[in-house]
Amino acid sequence: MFYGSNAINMDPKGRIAIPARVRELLQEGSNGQIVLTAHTENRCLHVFPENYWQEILPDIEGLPAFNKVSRRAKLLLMGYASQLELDGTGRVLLPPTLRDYAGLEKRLMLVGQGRGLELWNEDTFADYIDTSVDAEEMPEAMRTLAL
Amino acid sequence: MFYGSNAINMDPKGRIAIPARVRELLQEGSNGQIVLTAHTENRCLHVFPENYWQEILPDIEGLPAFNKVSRRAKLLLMGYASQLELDGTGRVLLPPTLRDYAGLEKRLMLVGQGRGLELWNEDTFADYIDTSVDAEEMPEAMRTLAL
DNA sequence: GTAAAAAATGGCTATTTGTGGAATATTTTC
DNA sequence: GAAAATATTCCACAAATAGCCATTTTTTAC
Repeated sequence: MFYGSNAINMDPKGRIAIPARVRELLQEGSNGQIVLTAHTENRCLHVFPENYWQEILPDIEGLPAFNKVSRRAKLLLMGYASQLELDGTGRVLLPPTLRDYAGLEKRLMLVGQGRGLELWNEDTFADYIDTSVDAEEMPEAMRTLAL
Repeated sequence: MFYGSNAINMDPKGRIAIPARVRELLQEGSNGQIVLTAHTENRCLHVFPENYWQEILPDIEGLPAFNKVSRRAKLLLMGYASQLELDGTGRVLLPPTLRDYAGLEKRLMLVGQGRGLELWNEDTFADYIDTSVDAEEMPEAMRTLAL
């Protein structure tokens, strides 16, 4: 399980070094094979171990094609999905289209989210957590969550 | 299976170079024979390997002729379908009618969608994914989806 | 505090990929 | 039927990419 966050830098070629602790988890779970794709709700990226991606892929492929909301989600999730492998030094090259989608620049945040992680541009992340959201839209599962 | 996206350029003659990775998949699946046609939901194009097109063709032909929605879909899907072949350097010439339908200009996005791909004008694609959609219309399959 | 190991960063080189142009073939018009 | 315009195929060059190696910085253990 992935928890916690790391500030990481993207080099001029678009490569990022995965922090050693995260790298170990990725190696044991899926031999260093990871899948990055667009996040549908924010301009950031999902980072999944390959085997977890295979688990959720059928659900994504099964989304209705003629509903506007789910068509957009499917287009993003499948359309941006890129299977990548850590190189010899534990880095991954981020495909240009994913960099553009998430507006990634030099300074990034890698945030653990249980089965996967999220990769954010640092400024985008800071802005997002500052934004207050409307309490009306809170789903029941969250309304009853006690921390 | 086709996943991931590529930004590609159309040259002044209306040709596009298929990215090497996609090209390989098309070669092995259908000897570089592809079918392009209009997409019914957005102003973009479907790109299918020829053998997959043959699979779905009976379903398209079988669409009811006296229902407005399906008649329109059949007209577009069959009416715009063009069988094309990759040239020696992995390029295809896009027929003018298809270029017009999808509003293709110089900068395009080729987006993997599992069995096939979608070809978009870059700006059209950017506008589409930016469009906020009404949460009311979200299908149940998506409402319960946890990534 | 020092040394050793691990990790992050930057750079180099070989190979592949994309782009433009040239030559050939085909079609259309006069 | 001939010439011109259009379309298609092929080839070569330039640019981008990917993999690997070296150096510097940080961390950890003794």
